[in-house]
Amino acid sequence: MPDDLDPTAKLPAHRPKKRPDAKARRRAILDAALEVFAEHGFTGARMEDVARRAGIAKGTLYLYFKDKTALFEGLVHDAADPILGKLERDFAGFEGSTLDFLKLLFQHIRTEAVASPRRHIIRLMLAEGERFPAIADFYYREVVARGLSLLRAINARALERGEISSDAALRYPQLIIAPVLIAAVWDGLFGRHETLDLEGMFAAHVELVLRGLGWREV
Amino acid sequence: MPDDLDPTAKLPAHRPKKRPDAKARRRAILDAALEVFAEHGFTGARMEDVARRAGIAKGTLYLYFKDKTALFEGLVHDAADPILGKLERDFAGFEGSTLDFLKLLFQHIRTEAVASPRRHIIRLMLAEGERFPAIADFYYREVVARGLSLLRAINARALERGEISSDAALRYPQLIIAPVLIAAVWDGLFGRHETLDLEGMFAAHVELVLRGLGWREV
Amino acid sequence: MPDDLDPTAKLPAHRPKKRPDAKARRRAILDAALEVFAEHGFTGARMEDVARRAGIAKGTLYLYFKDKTALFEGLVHDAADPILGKLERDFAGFEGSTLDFLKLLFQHIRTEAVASPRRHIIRLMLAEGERFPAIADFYYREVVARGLSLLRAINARALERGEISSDAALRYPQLIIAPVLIAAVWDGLFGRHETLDLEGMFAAHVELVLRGLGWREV
Amino acid sequence: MPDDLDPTAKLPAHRPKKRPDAKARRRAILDAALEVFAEHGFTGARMEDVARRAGIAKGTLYLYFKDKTALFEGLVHDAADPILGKLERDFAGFEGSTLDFLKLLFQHIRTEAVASPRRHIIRLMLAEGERFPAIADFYYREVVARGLSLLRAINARALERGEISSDAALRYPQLIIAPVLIAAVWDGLFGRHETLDLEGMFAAHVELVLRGLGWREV
DNA sequence: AATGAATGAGTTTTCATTCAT
DNA sequence: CATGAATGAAAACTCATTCAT
Repeated sequence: MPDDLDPTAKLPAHRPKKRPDAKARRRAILDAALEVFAEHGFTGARMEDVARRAGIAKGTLYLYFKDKTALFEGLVHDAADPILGKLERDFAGFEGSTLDFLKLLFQHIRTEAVASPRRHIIRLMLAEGERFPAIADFYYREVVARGLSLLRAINARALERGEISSDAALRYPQLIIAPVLIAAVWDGLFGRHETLDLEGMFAAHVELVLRGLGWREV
Repeated sequence: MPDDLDPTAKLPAHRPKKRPDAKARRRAILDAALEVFAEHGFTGARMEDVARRAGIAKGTLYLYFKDKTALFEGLVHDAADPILGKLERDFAGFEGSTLDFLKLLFQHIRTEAVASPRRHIIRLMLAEGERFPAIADFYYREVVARGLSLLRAINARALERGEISSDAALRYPQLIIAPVLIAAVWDGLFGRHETLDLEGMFAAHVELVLRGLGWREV
Repeated sequence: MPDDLDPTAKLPAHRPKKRPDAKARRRAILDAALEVFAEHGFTGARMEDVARRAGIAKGTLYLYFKDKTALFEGLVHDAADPILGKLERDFAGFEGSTLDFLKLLFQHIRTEAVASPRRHIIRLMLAEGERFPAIADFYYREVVARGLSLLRAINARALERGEISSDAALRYPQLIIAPVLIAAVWDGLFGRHETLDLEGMFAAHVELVLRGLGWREV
Repeated sequence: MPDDLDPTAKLPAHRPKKRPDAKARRRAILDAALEVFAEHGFTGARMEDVARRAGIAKGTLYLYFKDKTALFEGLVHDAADPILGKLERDFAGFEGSTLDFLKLLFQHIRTEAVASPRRHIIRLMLAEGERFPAIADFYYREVVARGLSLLRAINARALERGEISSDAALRYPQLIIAPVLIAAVWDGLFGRHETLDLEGMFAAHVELVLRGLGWREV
């Protein structure tokens, strides 16, 4: 075939060469942005750094996100979705005890959120959310409200089943989730001084909470 | 602004006049800085705004703090001390039950930290701590480590006295303090959508925790 | 957009299909460019806007004009020709009085230049001419010099015929054309505050000028 | 005097040394801005160039004018005032003939506006005014309306005195001023090709206009 | 020929910090 | 000590132009 002999000739049709594909590029930008925002906070992050880390030119960034704020929003949007969906589905079809489900819940949270780069999203929300009402609203709707609903549902079913006797977690589901915030920020802030065994802490938490709610094997 | 003009102040007949009082001015600067940093974060805060709010000229700021970072450090330093000192002293001389002390503890935290402008210090640590290791270190030493020690001491004494049977809070005192994080950020982030009754939540938390730890009236 | 799809067009049975017609496309670009340059000036005009208004892609622009400057030059070139050609021909064959010709002249200028989108060309020359010597030169050659020649010719013939007695307009034909400048910019600048009746002004001008030149019916 | 012997001592009170004085600095900025805007138009002008030419730092510019637009406005504001004041006062107290006053008028305009750097203000208004309604409004109020009023007053008095018989200039005072626009832009645009004797043109204009208005020595 | 995604130089504007008064 | 005008480095964002498809 003559094509093969001419180095300037177009590559065979299916070459995977150049053409990073908008979807993949968007991902690359968001991954880069997460790193940079996590390292420097919103105001401290430099768009040029995001671009460089995504392997693109500064101007290209603005083809995908209209400005720095939109980039931050995109970050939260894209990260929020997958976290809860699985848990909600799991809970709906779960046959075992509430103890077992809580163990599953915290294991999932630990591996998928708290011990992944996603933990920075949580930190960014805590840190900067107050200055980005639109993002806080979105986060409330997509993550917080759904998360609290799930926790309430867990608690309600446990009460129904007679597994527990207290409705404290129905009234304040925030108490169940609180250690997750600690887990998300501890290492970055104080890991140098004292490590925190997330697995151990969550296990102790589940026990403490269930016993505190009046746990009784059914 | 010059407090020596206050006619109600008790001053020796005629003092040298004018004495802006370095101590008071430092306070004014730190108060202003807390507001501004809380509103805009470290990078977003403008020194000029801090100066204006403190009622002084921009240049004067630099007579009290060598630069922006030093100002931030001063902020955390000054806010950290008073919160824990009282609690430590209270605990040392406390005669009542652990239940009563925990109630006291969370009430103090609520009024002095979580529902005061100081709550922003917590948020600032979350936001900027990773970028200011020196401040994070200081905060760990002066607040976190001391706080966790106190919580461990509480738990140890309760075990000793036979009030509780679990050492979970000795191993993970973070579990006791976790809801404070939620409390510090909730209103600013999600208050628009759902209010959170801090007093109620902390009460439920104390009950939940103690019962979870095997509480038994002694 | 593809004019060969127009069913009313008279075309030989089946032509090769698709033929966006470079000539028409060039026109579309120039029309779009006039709008955009008029609105934002040379530096302020965005090539993308020109492309969008011309209904083509940004890159296509560069197939027709090598760069922004060439586009501006093309604009002035194409707009300059038709204005004067007709007047020169009219004058050559004009049988009536100088009064009548001047009336004709200003009517033509009014409808074809001053009250048409072309008036922006004049404004653009004023605005950018000093920065684009090549365009100013072209404009001088194709419009200004020809225009002044025509005015001098008019004046010379009127003197010859004994219609007027002064050679002022021979020496300073700019005086004849000056109100056109005012007419071209007035509405855009001050139309909000005071309208200017162009027809009336030009009529008054012709009268004033002729009388000033010593007009006498022949 | 001891001061004289210590080189570090403050200089004698009246030293003209350092301290450019806000008023003078504002002037320097506006002078620089006029040059730069004249050379490059509004959009094409670079703030850095203005600063450099004014002999100050880029940031200092923004202490005097909040942004580029404000700088342009300042330019027009400051240049507009002095042009007309003198003429209005001169006219009020003028005893001679209208012919003499018009000669005076155009001489003043020529030396003070058209043959001075201020001519660029006129060009900038013609060129960019349409994009700066606020400035165009100001210019209309402070220059155009006042100028047209003056021209009308001149014409009215001449009619009253029986010096002229036409009210054309009362209805269209723009006709009187039109050559000034040509004069303001000619040299920059076409000076290379053809010089324009402003003094001669204005003299011819005054004659032409007065004769055109029915001039008759009184 | 036509497209439009990508580039990166270039521009405005901000703000921590200094320093002459 | 106090001031605030001046500085200039730094950052967000734009847009003419190119070039792979």
